[in-house]
Amino acid sequence: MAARAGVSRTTVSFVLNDRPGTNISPTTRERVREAAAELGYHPHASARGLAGGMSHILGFVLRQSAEQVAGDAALAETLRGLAAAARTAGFRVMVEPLDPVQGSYESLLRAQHADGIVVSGPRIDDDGLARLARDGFPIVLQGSLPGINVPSVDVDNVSGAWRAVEHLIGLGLRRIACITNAPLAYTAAQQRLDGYRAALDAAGIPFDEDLVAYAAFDAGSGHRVMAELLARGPIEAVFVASDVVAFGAIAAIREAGLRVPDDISVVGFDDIALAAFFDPPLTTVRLPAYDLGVAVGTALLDRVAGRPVPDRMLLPIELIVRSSTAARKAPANERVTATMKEGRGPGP
Amino acid sequence: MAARAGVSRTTVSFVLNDRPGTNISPTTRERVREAAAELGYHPHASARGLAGGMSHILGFVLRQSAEQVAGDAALAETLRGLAAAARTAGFRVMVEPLDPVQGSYESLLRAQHADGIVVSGPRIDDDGLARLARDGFPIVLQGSLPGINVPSVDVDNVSGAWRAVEHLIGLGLRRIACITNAPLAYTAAQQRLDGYRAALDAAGIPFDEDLVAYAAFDAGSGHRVMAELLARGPIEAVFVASDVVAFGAIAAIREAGLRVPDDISVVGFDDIALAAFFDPPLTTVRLPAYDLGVAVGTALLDRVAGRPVPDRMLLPIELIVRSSTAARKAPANERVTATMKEGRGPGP
DNA sequence: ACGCGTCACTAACGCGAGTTAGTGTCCCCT
DNA sequence: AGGGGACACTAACTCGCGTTAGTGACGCGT
Repeated sequence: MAARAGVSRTTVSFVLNDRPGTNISPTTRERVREAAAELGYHPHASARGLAGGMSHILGFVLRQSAEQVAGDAALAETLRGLAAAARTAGFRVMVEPLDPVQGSYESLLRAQHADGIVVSGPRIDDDGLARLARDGFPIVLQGSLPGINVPSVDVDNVSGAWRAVEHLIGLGLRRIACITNAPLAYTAAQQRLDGYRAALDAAGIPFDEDLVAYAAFDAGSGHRVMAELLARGPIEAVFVASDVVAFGAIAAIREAGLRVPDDISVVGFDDIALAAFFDPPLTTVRLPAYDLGVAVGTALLDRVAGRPVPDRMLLPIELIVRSSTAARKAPANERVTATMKEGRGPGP
Repeated sequence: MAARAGVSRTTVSFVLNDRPGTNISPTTRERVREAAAELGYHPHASARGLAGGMSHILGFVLRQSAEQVAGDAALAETLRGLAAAARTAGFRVMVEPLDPVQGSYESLLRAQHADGIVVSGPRIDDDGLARLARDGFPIVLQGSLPGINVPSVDVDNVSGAWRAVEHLIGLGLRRIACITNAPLAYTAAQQRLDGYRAALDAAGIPFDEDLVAYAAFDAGSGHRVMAELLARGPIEAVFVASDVVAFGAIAAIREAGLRVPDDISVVGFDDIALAAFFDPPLTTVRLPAYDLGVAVGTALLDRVAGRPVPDRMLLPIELIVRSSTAARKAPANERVTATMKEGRGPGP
């Protein structure tokens, strides 16, 4: 203990923690700082936690399946953002993947291992979560989960999808299909479908159930489902609620002897790193993964500190126009009036 | 405290920690267990850490740049593996991304926040690491870093690359180019290049400097560099030390009016989720990311517990043969004798 | 019947900080 | 000069658990 630097314990604690309301002479303050640096003093984390009643740790609970974690490129970015936000407040991040469904993460909070947790990809059938929320633990959801009284932060899936489809409509396209990124039990999938539908409504285009198909996270499902859509009838464009799924869909389009975007325009969702290098470069909706992490982290820190936190926060989403979408090939007797030109995507 | 369950503190500690050498009657043992469950007793993590001198936390330090983290799909998987290994020993994982180079992670260990750390993507110019290692803290490297006395776990990049190139040679191909996944300052890039060279040597094919090009993590660099290679002269195959880079390379090949694998065979590295859905499905080397996490976690736990740990552990790597490689189109007067047929990749 | 030993458990200390209450010193005001 | 108060600091308690030393009860052997 750095007490041997001339002063004693309490003073050290006051100085190093910048305790407000206490007056310590600048001389002593300096002396303590110097001694701490010289001795390489690092307050023992567990001792701090025990005495202060705070672990200074934020938990990051991954509620999605192993396959989803593997396929979700955004997760690492979100984690980075969360850690960055945590660090500004002197917190660190502990990760808790729920490999088998069994592993309860309740102890994370109940043992006060973490002062609060971010739950990523929350599921409705999570009674542990409900219990923790009821007991007043600081929790923030990353994603959406209706019917639970916990603040949540999410990207604006609805308006993201809306803008994507609006873009297609602006290009003069009318028969626009939709491929979801996952079963509708996943709220993000439902929301993106809602956005698709809202955009159609706004443009006065009737919703056609036959133009909707349901994929499941991976490119394989996108491939299969796109083939089905093509078999049902001709379409001019497709909004695919996931770049990875879109990758499979594009393959199916190509195999059907059609070309993107000449015959069918495609808009994706997520803007994964490879999207700019697809053939053709994919027009997509950028999901601000890092910012999402920062936002959810900031919200949780506020919650932990007892500051008010909005019930729901939606992060804006950006449409990145590349080359997988193009104006409708107008028959000679009609002219495309839409001259909409949005965004600017970094090309390869 | 569950002492009000009939017995007293020490007994509870003994029972819940399964302390060996102590004899507690099954009756009492049962009673304690029951009371703990009923009261929802969770030992306070910080208190345990303070009293026991162990935080039961493993640190996962990300030493790579933000761009690398974003582009590295394997990271999340490795983290999952690490967390799984940690859990079996009652440990949790704390993540420490080094966003700006500044942030020192030394305090993670020095403040005994973590009992040991895994350093992913270690850099040579890391004097903090050297200091920690010198001071005897439990550290395991995930990756390779010559010239430092710390145990390390890595995938077998050399033999992975070797097998990939061997596969190409077995198909009768001779003019085989190589595109690295990164500058050679990255040990993995150097190792994969070494494997490429070793395979050529073993087959008696002379190494040609002109057939090697250096990419930098992303598909864009792969595209650019492949175009350069094609401009230098005709090639029959290319080993690209990263699937993402290979994605760009394939685009360049296509733009040059050539076809994969008819004109040029391509082998990648990593087996990212999308590899099976490339056009054509990519033959590649699978990097066992999850297993890597488990291995590195197990090694660190051994190190923390004082058990002996091998200086270096290499995880075997598997070649996944899909459709981006094909036997050489033999002129009529010669026959391909190689009938090698390895692996079986899950196709779309 | 006494002593020794195991069994089953408890009392009390210590981990390393934060924190409250308290102590001494110096200065300023009247 | 004496008293009040800010100033600068310290002694001692606390957090919740692990752990060592110690206590009483009971059984067995001679």
